[in-house]
Amino acid sequence: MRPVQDTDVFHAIAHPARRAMLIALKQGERAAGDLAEPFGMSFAAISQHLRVLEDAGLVAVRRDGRFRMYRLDADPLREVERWVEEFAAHFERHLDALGRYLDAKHPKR
Amino acid sequence: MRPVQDTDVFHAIAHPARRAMLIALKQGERAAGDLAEPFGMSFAAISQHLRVLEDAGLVAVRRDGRFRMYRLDADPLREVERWVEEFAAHFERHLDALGRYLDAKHPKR
DNA sequence: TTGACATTTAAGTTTAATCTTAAGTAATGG
DNA sequence: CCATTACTTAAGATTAAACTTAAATGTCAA
Repeated sequence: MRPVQDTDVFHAIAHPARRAMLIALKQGERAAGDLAEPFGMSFAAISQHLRVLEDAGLVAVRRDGRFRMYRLDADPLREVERWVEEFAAHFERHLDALGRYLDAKHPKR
Repeated sequence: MRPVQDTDVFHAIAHPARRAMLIALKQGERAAGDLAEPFGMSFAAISQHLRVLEDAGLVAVRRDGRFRMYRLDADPLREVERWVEEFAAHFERHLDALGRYLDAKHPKR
């Protein structure tokens, strides 16, 4: 059975193994087997994670002989980027003197 | 029982209700009850979501009389921001002529 | 064509997340 | 002190995620 039927990018990146796979794919296309290597996990499990990433639109596959080559499509991460940036104004401005001044003047209620 | 014992910000933002709560908190402190309102969910469930956010360091509580006031701490989102920005170079440059040129010259491997 | 390889899919188990109801706690107002 | 408000915590049910092993699929190479 398919472990998930999700298309949500936030869910897709919630699992560390899936994040690691995306990072690996920044280097370029990789065969499923290569992506599996660093994980102490069955092949099938990896395949299922790849499916979650595919459903979220974060990777695409093509067949190359007996390999399946996965390629990154980072675009759906823009949704995450956009969402996080909505909070940028609320990040602490650790090394920013103006920020400290404003924080002191207008303290955290 | 605590529904989660997680401290992972990626997991914390994976649930749409939790994301909605964070967005609501951008406006400023809110009592737990106010945060619960827009969801067709039991009070207890909301409380549990708030706990996940708290464990991830995304919110802090203080008691104000019989209310519990939750306040946003966006800082842990910087980890997400940082992570996503690692992929910025891979975003499609839809409206960017240079980008299209480079994509054509140096096609998606 | 047969067998090995590189996977995916199916089936089922285990673990974890999410929810509910009910009981517990802490502060306020009468 | 007692009831009410505003929650949290506990307990347990339900659903979903994440694994595993085994079988199926498609390709290559002899």
